[in-house]
Amino acid sequence: MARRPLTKVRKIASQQRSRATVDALVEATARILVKDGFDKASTNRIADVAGVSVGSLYQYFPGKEALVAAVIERHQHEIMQTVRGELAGVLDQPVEKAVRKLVAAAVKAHRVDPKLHRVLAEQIPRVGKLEKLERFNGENFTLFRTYLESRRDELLVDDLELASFVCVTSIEALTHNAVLHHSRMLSDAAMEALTDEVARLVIRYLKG
Amino acid sequence: MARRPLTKVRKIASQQRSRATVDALVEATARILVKDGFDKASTNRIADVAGVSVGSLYQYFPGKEALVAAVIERHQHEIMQTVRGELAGVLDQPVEKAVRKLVAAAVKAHRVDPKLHRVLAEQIPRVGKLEKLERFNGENFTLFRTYLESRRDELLVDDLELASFVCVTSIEALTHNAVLHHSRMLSDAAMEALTDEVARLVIRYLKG
Amino acid sequence: MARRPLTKVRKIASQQRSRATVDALVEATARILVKDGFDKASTNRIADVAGVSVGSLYQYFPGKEALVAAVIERHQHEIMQTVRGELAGVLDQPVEKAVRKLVAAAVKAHRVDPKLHRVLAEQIPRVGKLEKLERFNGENFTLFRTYLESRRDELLVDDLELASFVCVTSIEALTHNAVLHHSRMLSDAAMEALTDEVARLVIRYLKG
Amino acid sequence: MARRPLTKVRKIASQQRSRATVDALVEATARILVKDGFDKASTNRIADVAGVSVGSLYQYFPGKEALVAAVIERHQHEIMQTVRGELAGVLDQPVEKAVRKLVAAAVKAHRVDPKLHRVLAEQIPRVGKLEKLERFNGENFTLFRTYLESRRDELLVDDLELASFVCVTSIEALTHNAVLHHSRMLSDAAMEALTDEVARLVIRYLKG
DNA sequence: GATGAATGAGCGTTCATTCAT
DNA sequence: GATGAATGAACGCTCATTCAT
Repeated sequence: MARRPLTKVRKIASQQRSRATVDALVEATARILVKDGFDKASTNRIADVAGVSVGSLYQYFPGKEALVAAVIERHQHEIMQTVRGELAGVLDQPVEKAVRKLVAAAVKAHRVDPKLHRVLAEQIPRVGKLEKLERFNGENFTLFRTYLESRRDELLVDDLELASFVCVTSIEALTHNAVLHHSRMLSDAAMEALTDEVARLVIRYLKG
Repeated sequence: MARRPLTKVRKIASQQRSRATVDALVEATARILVKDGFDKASTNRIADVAGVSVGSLYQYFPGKEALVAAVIERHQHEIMQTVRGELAGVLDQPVEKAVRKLVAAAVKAHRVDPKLHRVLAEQIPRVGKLEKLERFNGENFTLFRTYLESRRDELLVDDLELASFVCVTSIEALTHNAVLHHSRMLSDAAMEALTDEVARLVIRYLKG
Repeated sequence: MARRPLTKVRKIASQQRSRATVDALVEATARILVKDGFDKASTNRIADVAGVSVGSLYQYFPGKEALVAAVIERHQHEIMQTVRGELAGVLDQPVEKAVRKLVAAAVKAHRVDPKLHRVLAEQIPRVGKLEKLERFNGENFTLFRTYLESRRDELLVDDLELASFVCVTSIEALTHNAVLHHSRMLSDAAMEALTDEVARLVIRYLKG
Repeated sequence: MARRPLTKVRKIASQQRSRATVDALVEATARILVKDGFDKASTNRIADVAGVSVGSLYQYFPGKEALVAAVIERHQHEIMQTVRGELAGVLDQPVEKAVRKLVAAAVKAHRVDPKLHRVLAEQIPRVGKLEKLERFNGENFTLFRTYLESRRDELLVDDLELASFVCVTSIEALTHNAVLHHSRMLSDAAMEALTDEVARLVIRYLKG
């Protein structure tokens, strides 16, 4: 009986140690990406910034790509955390409200960690296999498409596939550009105005 | 007196040679960017593909960045060449027609060299301060803004700055995504449909 | 008094455990050497295959070299086990018989674990001072030398040192090459033929 | 007319520079192999010892293997240089003379650069595809086989394939061992004695 | 004793850039 | 001007070894 807890504690201790190392590495990667960009994020530097040896880095990640992937995953997780509630009842709501909520959610998503979001969006495509961000947009697309389907009678548009593409792409681009490139707009009032305007764009398009 | 013309001829000859070398280098850079991406575009390889020595490359360009910048410039020049006429009378035309023309021009612009455009858009931000592409959009923005100003009475929107941002960003994003990511849409009929739809989005937004 | 036997049992138990660990490590080393070669035999991998932690590996062996040395020792032990009887009465027998027996023993020795033998012979010299294999040949040399001494009158050769070198080296090289490189010869009949031929080589050399 | 020689000189100059670099690298590789063995022959170290940058190493050799291959080639070239004449008339000569010449040639071959030969023989097999050394032995085998064929009537052996294997393997092993492991034998007189003894071994085997 | 996370020197290799020719 | 051999810092990654738990 004496050894059980001991064993358990050891295991937890090492798990904590591992976890801390992994977290430090992902955090360091994110920081370097934001501060210096993808090309400066060398494995040695990441390890260095994480206060860990390169060896440890490779104990937990098969390579640089995996670290970036982890950063992306973490970022998306955080976005989800923030946005989830926002999108809950959306499917049951009238177009005006639903669209406004979607736009507001998009804005919120882009404000989670704007600098990181920008780097991920701009510099990561080259990694090739890392289509996590696109998959994310794919989800948005599907959600929106489903919603339009359910309201088809109220809508002015007839090709719902095309309409979804138009709306999702516009919302994404507008929030992305506003938040990431024109950060002077970042005042809450300005954000409100933007949200209104984007919602207006989409609603007029859908309902005339 | 005997040497002047000779010199001149030589000079011209050498100027032509220089020009040819520069062109070959820019062309080689573009080709490699399209075929293999930014990371594989090493200076040695560019010189090789251009049929020129690395030394010569550095005679004409201070570094890799400058070559990419030249490619961007050339690409924009080609786009301008293609689009210029399209936008000529636009300022004098009614909203419906003007917007349609602008959208059509945007589509045309993205069809000039889509693969190159994609690479430039996705992989180049890393080069740091190369905001040539943004400057390009800036011009579009200004043009559009000016147009809205001239038609302000007909419009439903009141913040023209904001409205310009909304319209230009949407048009750019939609054509970019359609042409570069969903190339299955590339049939002329589909392109027509897209143009119509984007124009509809903008016009409804502007005029209700 | 109550604890003595207990302690003893524990000690034995742990000795057994130690023995098992050591064996597992040596076995794992041998397996990896055979399957993947010296370069792939990293200490971490050996420990892994042995189902033991790296830490434990270093508890029992001062380093990688020591493990390989242990494998060599074990291999030689197994060869001895197999060959010992073969060489028992050899000293009392006439040249023809004795030589034939020696050659047969050499063949047998090389057939104990040919793949391991080959790896040890080819890849181990790099380890530096591991002359265990040579020491092994040294024993053969001494044995053979002693035998020739006892038969000196019957022999055609006069420098027995030289003759021993010639015979032992030839026997070793021929059996080694035959077994390890030309494994198509491995049929029992072929092996018999080889043994005959090598014996003939040596006997003619010694007795004309 | 003025530029031709200039051009030529330039080209020669650069060819000489290249040649010198390549030679320095091969030489450095050989030296390190001899002094410290295969494992210590890292590309950086080779370049260092050659007085050349790593970059230059990779300009001329695709990797470490290629350097070792070049060393092997050079070594074999030197052996050929030394041995060629020795084997010229051999096919037309009587067994005694021919065998003696072959053995003498083998000894000579092993004395070209014994330490290097040893390293190449012992540490290189792991590279896998580098069967240059074996191919070399293959040539010896073929030559010997052909010779035996032409003298078949005089010989006591009937399986010429097997006999060739026995002879070539023995000669190679004996000269190799004598020269590389027992270098105390290296006096010319001792070498003479060894040559005689090995020739005797082979001749008695072939002719009784 | 046993564990396995952590270490870091060192590996093979690339590539933007320079400079003697 | 043109050449291309040469450079070397920096990269991604491995692995024998140590040591806190």
